[in-house]
Amino acid sequence: MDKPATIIDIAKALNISPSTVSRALNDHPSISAQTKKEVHELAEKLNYQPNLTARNLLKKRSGVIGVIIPEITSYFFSMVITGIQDIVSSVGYKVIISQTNESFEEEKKLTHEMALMRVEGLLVSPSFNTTGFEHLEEARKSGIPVVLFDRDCPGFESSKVFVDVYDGAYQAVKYLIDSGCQKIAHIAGPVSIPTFQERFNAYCNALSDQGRAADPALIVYSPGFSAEDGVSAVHKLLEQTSGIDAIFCVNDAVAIGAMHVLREKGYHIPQDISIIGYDDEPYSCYFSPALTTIWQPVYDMGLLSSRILLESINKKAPFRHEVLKPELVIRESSKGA
Amino acid sequence: MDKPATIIDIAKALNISPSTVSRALNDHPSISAQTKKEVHELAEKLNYQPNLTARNLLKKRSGVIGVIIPEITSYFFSMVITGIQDIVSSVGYKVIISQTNESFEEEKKLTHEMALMRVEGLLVSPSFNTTGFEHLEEARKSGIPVVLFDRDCPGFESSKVFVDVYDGAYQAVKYLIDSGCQKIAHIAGPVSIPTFQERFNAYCNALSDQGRAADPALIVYSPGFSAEDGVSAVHKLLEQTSGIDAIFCVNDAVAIGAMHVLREKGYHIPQDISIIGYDDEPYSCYFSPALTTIWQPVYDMGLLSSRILLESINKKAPFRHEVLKPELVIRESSKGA
DNA sequence: TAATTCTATGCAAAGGTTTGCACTGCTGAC
DNA sequence: GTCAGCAGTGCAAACCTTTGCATAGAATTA
Repeated sequence: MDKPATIIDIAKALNISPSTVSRALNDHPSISAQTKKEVHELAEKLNYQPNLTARNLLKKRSGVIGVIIPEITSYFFSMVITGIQDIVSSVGYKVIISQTNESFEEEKKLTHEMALMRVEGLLVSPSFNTTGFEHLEEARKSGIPVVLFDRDCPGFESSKVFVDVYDGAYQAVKYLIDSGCQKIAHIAGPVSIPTFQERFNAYCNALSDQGRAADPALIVYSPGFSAEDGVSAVHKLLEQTSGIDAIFCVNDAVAIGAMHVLREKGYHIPQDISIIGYDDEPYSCYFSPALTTIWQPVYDMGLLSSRILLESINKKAPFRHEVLKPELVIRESSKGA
Repeated sequence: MDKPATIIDIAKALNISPSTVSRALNDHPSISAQTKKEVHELAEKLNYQPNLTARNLLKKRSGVIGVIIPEITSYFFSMVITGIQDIVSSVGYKVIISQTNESFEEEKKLTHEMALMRVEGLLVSPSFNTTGFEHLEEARKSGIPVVLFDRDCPGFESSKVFVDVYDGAYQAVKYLIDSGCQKIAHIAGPVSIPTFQERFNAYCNALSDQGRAADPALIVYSPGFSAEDGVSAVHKLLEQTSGIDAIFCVNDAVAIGAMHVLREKGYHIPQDISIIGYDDEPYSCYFSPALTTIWQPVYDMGLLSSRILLESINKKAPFRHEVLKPELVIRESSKGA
């Protein structure tokens, strides 16, 4: 419409100076009650809205924090974002979210853009293909504190918030052992990706801690981690070994694909085979049988990492490394202990 | 670290004026090649990054567009966002996303904040509890174009992008009729919410178009639309009527809850009862039986609405009303035609 | 040679707000 | 009656960039 009203318009109209108007609006103590009243009334009348750009220029702040994640279209990351926003918006910050789609190049570009727009802090969950950390270092050199969450970027020194992936996987496999399963298989994700490597390690260690060596015939290395991958992985598994009575799947999607195939082949779950997933996706409890899985404190991760970020924005603090504990959620797809 | 380098620092170092530096960096034709070279080299060396805030203040733009949605933690909205970002970031805009959690108050507050930070455009999907549109009107009065998507805000004049909800629901029920189902039930969502009302209307009309009146005994009005609500709704339905051979559920979540109960009660799907959902959630094809449902062009909705928004940012254009077509996805939970 | 054009650059304003310092006029204390 | 102190306000700089206009000198043209 018309040009928005400025502090100068108000000043002219009341025949006072812009600084007085500014102070009146900010409730500065050395402005008389009378003047304040007049200013506020006129501001109201003119529908005055402060120009945040001007204020930010002066204050050298942007009021924005940046979030860089691999993808937004997953329960996991969208829930983290919710946690982040709940904290961050309560102290007046805005959030800018960008997706890398697991591309390192994209991640570098986005980090640079965020630095350019002078976000006051950066929450990053690096892509699976991220191999360096110069981009994060660059952001920090510009004075932007960085907090990593869910995924690490080895070598980069900063505050970090992770879930104890190993612990979750270990719990799952331990539970299968305790419930009497003898031939416990594992559909592993791409082990080049640290989180899947950890789940794999936990599987091996949980077994060997009970005096059982991990049997290569019981392991399938899946190139991906979608439900489709679960379908092909379980086919392969059934070909290479018989008598399996449990499968620890690298995540819920794979578990769901696996269950689909097993049911078609006439297996009963959990009577013939116990299945455990990882992630506790929203619908996992509605499959039949309802999926036993590992729940992760996703929302809490958003809360905690943004709290830590806000701390480091406000004052120089030593880096914090926080590890949240996942929980085994026992449902129907696994035999009782 | 150190104060970031400015155009003035470069000017002083080279003993030229800031305006020359600015022009050199922006490749203005009236600057000599020699000067440009020197400026660029020094800018590189000092790691000069333009101050976007200053530029925005001068140009009266923010480079940001705002998105207001009810929640981010759903496949639906996170996919729309992906579409929006793909378009909008390709022309250099940043996106700020806020969630209303279906609160009208929150929506008003967020809209106001967005206007305050002078977003250049607003993509809004109003909350279920939104009863007015003064907040949107206010944004537009500040010169911010608004595009509504997925959900309407009756009375508010603007460009709008919707999915033809009625058409999707009609297709679903028509398919059930054509496949020979006789007693087709409907688990309706809260009909105070327009989209659920439409699905309900389509159900009634699809039946009456075939000379069958909608039978109140075949309808359950669920107070919510989660899987849990599906569970209780189907219990109620089975109590109030027998011989049902099909259920059109208001969405996938409800359908999944319903299927869960029906299986437990020993019904065979689709032999005894056909089930159709709405939304085509990511896991719907992995249930057993795989859920027949209505797919909506969610990503396309993000693309289209942001394209329209960009148009209206660039030039005053008449409002556009676009309606995207959903598709029936036939899987295993419904009898063949 | 004088007038014109062109090239390359600088000046200064503009964008809106905040804030340290200075100033005016008044009250109260000695 | 003088001075300190204070309440209330204004000035101007600062934040950094862009851009219309002016200008200087050089090159071209008549």
